[in-house]
Amino acid sequence: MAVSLAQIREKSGEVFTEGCPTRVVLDHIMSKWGVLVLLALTDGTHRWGELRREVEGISEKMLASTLRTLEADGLVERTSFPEVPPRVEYSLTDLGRDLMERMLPLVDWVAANAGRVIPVG
Amino acid sequence: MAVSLAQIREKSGEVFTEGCPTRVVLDHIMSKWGVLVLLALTDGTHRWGELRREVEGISEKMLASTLRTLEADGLVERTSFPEVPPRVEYSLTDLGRDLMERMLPLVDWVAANAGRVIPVG
DNA sequence: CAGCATCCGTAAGGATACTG
DNA sequence: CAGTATCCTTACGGATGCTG
Repeated sequence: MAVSLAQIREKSGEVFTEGCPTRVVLDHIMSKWGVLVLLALTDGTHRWGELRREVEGISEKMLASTLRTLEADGLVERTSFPEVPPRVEYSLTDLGRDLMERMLPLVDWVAANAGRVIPVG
Repeated sequence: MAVSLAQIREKSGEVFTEGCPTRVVLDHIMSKWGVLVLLALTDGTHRWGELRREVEGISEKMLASTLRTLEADGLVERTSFPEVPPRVEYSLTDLGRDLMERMLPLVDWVAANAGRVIPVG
């Protein structure tokens, strides 16, 4: 392992401290639905309804809440068009894309190794 | 972005499907306490009491539960020594170290950018 | 279509006390 | 020291109905 915990601490300082920004953001992006929504947006812009269908199992409430959180975090951008019927599109911001560049290898690894970790029944 | 969602789907196929192994493991390792415990173990072996103190805010119940889950996932190894008073040590398995190699860049990024994402109050 | 408001059940998780 | 057992509260999150 190239990076030691001490090195992480140098930069973050407070990953292990309660209520620190790092923990808060970590909780957002690593939440059950946060990852999936971010993943869905990784290949580009999506409409509300698309996300709802794409992220299987998510309720409207959680989709709305997740999107609002990620938007407030500056990771997701919301664009609404003044049309009837209304059209709203969501996409990653630069910050969000930056984040996903780090998250994709992880998700990739999990997807590849999930079978070894949790024996497929 | 080098990797597209389509490419992820090729490999994982079912990240977006409910109850798929990938989602389960993702939920374990990306859970509030899962990440922190894994991070704490990244720099080597730790005893129960060390982890308890290191991961600030975690309750005994959650530490036990988190460790048991990660152990069952084959990511963490538990070694108990037949001494009085008892001594138990936890460390990452090879699989766990492999995982953390992918997770560290992400945590690193979050630690570095949390201030931009969540304005520090 | 894209949401918000409301109600409500479940279960994650905290605090405490106890044990090998 | 390293947990387990128990109780109890909060809040996550689902279902439904309504609105611009």
